[in-house]
Parts: sequence; structure tokens; C-alpha cells
Amino acid sequence: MKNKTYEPQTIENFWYQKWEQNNYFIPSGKGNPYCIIQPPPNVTGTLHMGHGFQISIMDTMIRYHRMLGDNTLWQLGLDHAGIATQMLVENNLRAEGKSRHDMERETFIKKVWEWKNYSGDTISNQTKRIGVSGDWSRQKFTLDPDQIEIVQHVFIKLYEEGLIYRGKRLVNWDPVLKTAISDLEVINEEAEGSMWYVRYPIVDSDESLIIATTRPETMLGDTAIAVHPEDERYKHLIGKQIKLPLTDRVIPIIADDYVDQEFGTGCVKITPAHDFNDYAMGQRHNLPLINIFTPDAYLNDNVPVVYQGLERFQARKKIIGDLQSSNLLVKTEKHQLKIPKGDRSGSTIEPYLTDQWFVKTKELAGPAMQVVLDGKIKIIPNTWTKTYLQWLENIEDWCISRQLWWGHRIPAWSDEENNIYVGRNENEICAKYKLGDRKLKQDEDVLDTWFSAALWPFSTLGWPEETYEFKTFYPTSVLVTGFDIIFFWVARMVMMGLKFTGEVPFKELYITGLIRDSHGQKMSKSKGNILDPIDLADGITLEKLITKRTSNLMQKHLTEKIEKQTRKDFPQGIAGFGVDALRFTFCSLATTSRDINFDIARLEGYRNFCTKIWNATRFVLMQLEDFNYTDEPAEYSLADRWIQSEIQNTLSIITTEFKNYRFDLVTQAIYEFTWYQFCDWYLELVKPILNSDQFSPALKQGTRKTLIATLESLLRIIHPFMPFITEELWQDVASKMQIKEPTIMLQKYPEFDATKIDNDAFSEIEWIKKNILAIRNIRGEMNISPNKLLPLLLNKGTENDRRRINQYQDYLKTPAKLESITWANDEKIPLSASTLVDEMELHLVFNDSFDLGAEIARMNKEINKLRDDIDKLEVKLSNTNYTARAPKEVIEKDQIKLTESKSLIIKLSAHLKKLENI
RNA sequence: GGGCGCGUAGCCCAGUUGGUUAGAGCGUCUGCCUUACACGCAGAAGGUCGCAGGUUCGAGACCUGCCGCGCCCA
Repeated sequence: MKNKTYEPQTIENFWYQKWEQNNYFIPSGKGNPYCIIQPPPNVTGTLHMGHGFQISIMDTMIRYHRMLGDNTLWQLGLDHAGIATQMLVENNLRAEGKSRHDMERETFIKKVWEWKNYSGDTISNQTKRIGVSGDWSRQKFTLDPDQIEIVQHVFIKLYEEGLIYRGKRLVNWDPVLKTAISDLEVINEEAEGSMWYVRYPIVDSDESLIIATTRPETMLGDTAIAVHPEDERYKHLIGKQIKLPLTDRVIPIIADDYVDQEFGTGCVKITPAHDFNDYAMGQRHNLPLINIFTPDAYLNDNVPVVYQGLERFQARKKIIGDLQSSNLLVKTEKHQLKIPKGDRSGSTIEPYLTDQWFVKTKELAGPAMQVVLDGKIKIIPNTWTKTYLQWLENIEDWCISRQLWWGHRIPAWSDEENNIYVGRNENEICAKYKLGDRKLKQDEDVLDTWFSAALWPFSTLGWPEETYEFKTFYPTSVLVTGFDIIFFWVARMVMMGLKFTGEVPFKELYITGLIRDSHGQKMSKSKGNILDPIDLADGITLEKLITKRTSNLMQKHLTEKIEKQTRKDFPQGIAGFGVDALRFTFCSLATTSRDINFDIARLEGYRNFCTKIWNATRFVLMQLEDFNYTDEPAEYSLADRWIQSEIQNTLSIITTEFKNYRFDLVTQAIYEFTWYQFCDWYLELVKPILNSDQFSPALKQGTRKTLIATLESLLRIIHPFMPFITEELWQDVASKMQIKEPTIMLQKYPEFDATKIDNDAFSEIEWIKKNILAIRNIRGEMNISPNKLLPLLLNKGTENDRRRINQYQDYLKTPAKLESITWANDEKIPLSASTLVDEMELHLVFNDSFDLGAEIARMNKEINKLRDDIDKLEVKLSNTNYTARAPKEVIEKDQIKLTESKSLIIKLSAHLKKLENI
């Protein structure tokens, strides 16, 4: 016999090990291929809620398809996450008072690998803890030797085709990390700044121009002043020269219709080396580029000596002061502006002129849009299609080089004359370009992490070799990811997939929402509202949770606030709810919404659901203690036929909504069936049959068979969502049914079968339910103790009612707590609480405890409600526009409803009158 | 400035092509430790669907405007 209470932790580890040891996670080699490539988590830390959410959904789909009989591959992996991981290891070094610059590149890389091994293990273990049934033997890391080779191969190919080029261009430069980053890695933050109005004197003239700028320090790199060609104020000055203040340089006034006449003064300073718009204008007008910054954003020696060596914000201060003292600062205004910040370092990004590698994206983007337009990739929910297409339409070239040590080293070498050669290694290059023994030096830089990620769906499957996996599982079935990386990853994967394999990397793209906290706030370390999915499964004390949330905070002053909020949200800490409940919760939250607020109350509710399943199974097993599945003839009751039909209806929803990726609707259907239909109704209806001697052994046998078979199907239905509890329970259930298979994991998923639906059973059970509910309603309203048995008197009613009462007495008695059911004649009905079910009057007899006042009140309530309904319907049906234009069925329904309500209200009113006359 | 999304019960959310009296869960109230389950059972209360117009016989769904919140891109 099972423990009385469900304790998730004890079963979870046991079953996971068993499954893994028995190799249940590897593809079967039979059936339709089904494959999901896991978006590889970064090796920077631990799994967060977003991972937990997406992993739960993916594993649910994988388990579902495995049970459908598909040849299922769940390809796992880890990502090296260049910048993030390098930063993390550098921070660790800093804590020891060291820097990566104190050591050789190789030594540092070794340290990163140590971290990777540690962090990767943590993540893999957490992934296992969530129950992921992925093929661990095939787990990949983005820096595995085969991956390195593939990345090189792709780089070389793109270079040879002219799709990768090297160029000196303005890029987003992170002066703290001292690397270029792509425009996607820049976050533009709204900030309160200033607009400085500076007078620029015109050469050989008393006139001057006033320019407005938010970045006065860059004036030292100005190479022109621009005005709009049509601007009457300045037209006459075009072509004249300006004396650039604080320098000895003279720069021209140029005309360009890019200039907005309304903005500022209508005169713009042009700094082509430090602003993207100015750069473009500089190109149009052939302006010189003057770079005034060092890589860490200090002024270099292209500026007057007094400013050299100043940090950029100090320089700004000094320049403003100097302008002021030379009377060139006209005014200063408050100004709202966007400041570009690096998403990793948080430092202010500097447009900076450097040599970088770029991917030409325009010609890759076209096909990537086309496959979505053609439906070769289906995006779910469809609303994201537009986002995807719009980005690709406006795509810019992709800066792929990073000045980091951790990552895929760029396969390019240069000779002493700075000629660039791209190839796999020095030998190959020397041979290919006939360089003899010329000395070559490899490019120091590494590739953007997303470059290798873009190849992930085919690089993990063994491409460019024609491996079994690649041939079988590519294109993969579905990619599950968040909308936040549609640009970073999804679009680039499609471009690369099409370019190199000629096929889409995945046939469907399921975009999930983002998990937020219960107040709708994004979860982040700095907000102190993070939750660890494993803590939700295993539980954590309040104190430990507070420690976790407040340790290693960047902003120490938030500690108190975070602690307070945490104490408020989780006064008792977090109980362990188990992985099954967690997975089910995640799936139930998978609506089409893009923000998902995680409320722990939902999790608690689904933990209770687990307990319900546990106890229902205990009940079933108890009923079957001396039961032999194959023995004895079986006869099936109405309830048996009904629950079998009901499960078909549920399966019909499940099948449809799995296809629609509406996991919320699937879980809802499962919850609804399990709790309300199976537990609340079926188990209760069946109790009298099992507990009484008056029923035939055949009927009891049929009931037991139905009980166990329905439960067994139900466990299979639930398994993809809740793998552990279903396996644990299934073992006992299956053995009762003499099923000899070792695991539920590899059983067939129940299939919807319309022929198993018995409509007659539905209407009969519906009638039974209606009567029981009517009686319970009276009991509840009249405050009658549920364990008090009452006699029920029936009156009126149709032939069908009489037949049903005769047939289903036993179904009614126990659930409604009836002592007896008898037909009475009008005159013999004693004082009672009454109601009507269709034509039949139900009178519940209380004997001594009847409260006349309460019954009158109840009756009035009922009548008032009916009157409201009738009024509404009469207004509706008297509208000739409605009766003339609405479909016949709709009108008929209303008419029937009206007739029924009218007849009901007459009867109830008559009854009320009788009561009032007592 | 351009684009996208959201606003439904005290709270977290469903609501498919317009069609009965708008649904769950949590919470609340009432009564129950009824031998599967108090992580439970039975019953109940609670919504002018952000606001204002419009289309329609009929709008939570469709259209327009407004208010509020959020995201993405410049």
C-alpha cells in the first residue's frame, strides 16, 4: 500500500536514475522522426525560471511524442556564452586580486574551462532534476572540438563567398570590456541629460553658429558643421569655414538634408568617428574621421595636449568649463536622451572606429523571410511573425568579432604586411596562398557567441557529415524559445540553416512568454525577486531564500527592501512542491500571453492536484486488493460507460491543443477530467456498487476493471506533464492489470476514439447529476449537516423520470445522502424543502429541523432569479429584428428556455404561496 | 517618432470564426475530520469585461477615438 501522503522528493531521484540507466531517453530508431534541439543554457550559472519553464514544455512535448511512437531525439547542449562567462571568471579572479592580463591567454582559458566544467555540471544536474528525458550521450557544448571545426568551416565558406568581410567601421564599443558588441547587445536607456548650446565662430566673419549637442566632449573630433540646404537662416553660410573652439582646427559648413531644422538650432556638429549618423554623413561628404578616444575611452593624442589622457566624462566637464570661460557656452538645457549601455557590462557604449569582422546579412535575410511567408516555418503564436519579418527587413550587417579570449577563435591570419588570409590553420593557408615560410599571426579575436549558436540545429546533428542524426532529424520539429531572442538567435539560425543546409532549421517555432514574478515584475538579481525552479520543487526556508536573494548584490542598499518584500511574499519560505507540480504549473501558464506572472498559489494548487491523483490511486488500489484482472465475467454499469466516454472528450481536447501548443488548455482539460469527472463523480458513483452486497459479482468486476483501466489511461495521459508521480503510481496500477512493461515512459499515449463515446450514457448521467446537485443545493442552503440522511419524496415527473429513478436509485442515494426515495401523491407531502428538476418535484423531508423561514427565503431567491431571466428573454424575443434575423437554432433555444422558466416559476410560486399560508 | 501587445471576479489567468444567464484556479463566506484525500468534501457569494462612440437582431470578442500599463525599433 502506498504512503498516505504524497512525498515527491523520495520518488523523483529514484525514477530518474532508473530511466537513465535503462537508456529510455535515446531515440528508438522507429517511427516518425521528432526532434527538439534545446536552446543551450549559458554556462554562467544555474537554471532560472525561464529555463525551467521552457524545459518543462519541451520535455512534455518530447515525452508526448515518444509515447505517440515517434523516433524522438531531445538534443541537449550548453553554450559557452563568450562575454558573460569571461566576465564572470574575471570577476572571480579580481576577488583574488588578479587580472587576466597577469597571465597567458592559455592559462586564463584553462581557468574558464574549470569554471565551465563546474557550472555545466550544475546546470546538467538541475536539468535532470526537472525530469528532462534528453539524450545525455549526445549532449553538446558549443566549444566541443567538432563544434569548433564546424564553426571554422562555416566562417571560411562565408568568407570565400564574400559574405564575411573585414572592415574599419564604426561599431558599438564597450570601453570597460574593451570589445566590440553587436547592436542587439546595446540597450538604449532613457536618461535625464543636458543639451549644451555652443557658439562656433565663423572664420573671417563676425557671425557665428550656435550648435546644440548632448556630447560636448566629442567636439574635439568634429570635422564639419551641417545645416539643412533649405534653411533660410544658414543658406548663405554653406561652404564657409568654422573655427573649431578649443582647437586650432578649421572645419567646413556643409549642407545635408538629413539635418532637422526644428531640432536644436538647426546646426549640427559632425563627428564622424564617434556617432553613427555623423559617420554616414561623413561618408556622403568625404569628411575626415578623427578618432579622439583610446579603447578605454580616454582622450588620445589627436586632441590638444590639455585634454589628452582625460577620461571621457572628466573631459566633458573640463570642456564645458573651458567653453564657459571663453564665453562660447550660450546656454544649457535639461534634455531627455537615450544613453547606449552594454547589456553585459552596463557601461556607456561608445561608437568607435575599429577593424572588425562582419557578416553581410542582406542576402541571407531574404530567404529567411521567404520561408516564413511560405509557411515552411510556422510561427506560434502567429503575432510574432510580424516582429520577425520587420527585423529582417531592416537588418544591418552583423559585427561578429569580439575582443575576448573565451570563444571561437577567428580562423584568420595576417602576415607582416597585414594581408589577411582565412583558413583552417597556418599550414593550409601557406599551401593555398603559396606563402612559403612567411610568418603568419592568427587574429586575436573570437566570434560572437551567437555565431556558433546560429549553427546549432545542424552542428549538433553532425553536419556537414551526412550522419544518421542529420539525415533523420533535420529539419528539427520545433524550436521553443522566448521572444526576447528572436533576433539574437532565431532569425540568425534560419539564415544560416538555409544558407548551409538548404533547409529550414525547424518546421515550427513556438515562442513562449517571459516568466515574471507575481507582481508582474521581470525577475532579476538586482530586483531581488529571482526564484530558483529547484527551490520550488525541493523547498527552501525563508532565511535561506533571503540570503540567496541578497548575496552578491551590485547595489548593496537594496538589501533591506528585498528582504522585506521576500518576507511579505513568502512568509513561510517555500514548501517543496515537487517537480511534477512545478512542470504542470509551467505548462498551465503557457498561454499566448507574452508576460507570465508566476504566482506560487498556482503551484500549490497543482501540488494539491498531485496529492489528489495519489489518493485517488490509493483508493482504486484499495478497491482492488483481492482482484484478478482476467478472472470472472464483467458487466459494465452506466457510470462505467459514462467515464469511458468522458475520457474520450478529454482526449479530443488534448489532441487538438497539443497541436496548437496550448499547454494551458491541455492541463486544464486534464485537471478538469481528473478532479471533477473521475474523482468527484465517477469514484463517488461507483462506491455504492463496490460497497454493497446487493450487486452482482459481474457488475463489481466491471466496475473494478473500469476503475483500474481508466486510471491507467489517465496516468498515461498525465505522464508527459508529471513524469515521476505517474511512473510511481503506474507501476502498481499496471501490475494489477498484469501489464508486464517496465515503464510508463514507453507506453502508448491514449488515442482519441470517437466510437468509444456513448451519448446515451452522457444524458443519463447528466440527469443523475442534476438531481444530486439540486438536493445538495437545498442541503447547503438550508444548512443541513452532510452526514444527516434524509428521506426524499418525489412527485409528478414523466415516465422517463420514473424509469430513471427506478434504475438509478443507488447512484442517487449515497452522493445525495438520502435515506430513502419514494414516490408520493400530492396530498401526502409533508412540510419539506422543495425543488424541481424538469417536470419532477423533489421534496426533502426534514422532520423536526425544518426551518420555514429559511425555505421561504430560498424559494424567493430562486423565483427572483427566474423572473430576471424571463424578463430578459421576453425583451429579446419580442424584438422583431431579432426573431427575423437571428439563426433559427438560437431563437429556438431562447424560446425553449423561456417556456421552461415560465413553467418553473409558476410551480415554484404556487409552492411558495403554500408555504406562506402555513 | 514608427511598430507590437495588454487592461475580464479581491489576486493570477482562460474566453477559438460575434450567439444561452462571461468561465477556471487561488482567496472569501457557510457547513462538515462522511474509512482515498482537511494538500480534503459539500454549498454559496463575488464581474455595468479600462472609458466613450460605432457596426450588428446580437459585442468581452469587430471598427474608431480616448485613458492607463508594458515591450520592441529609431
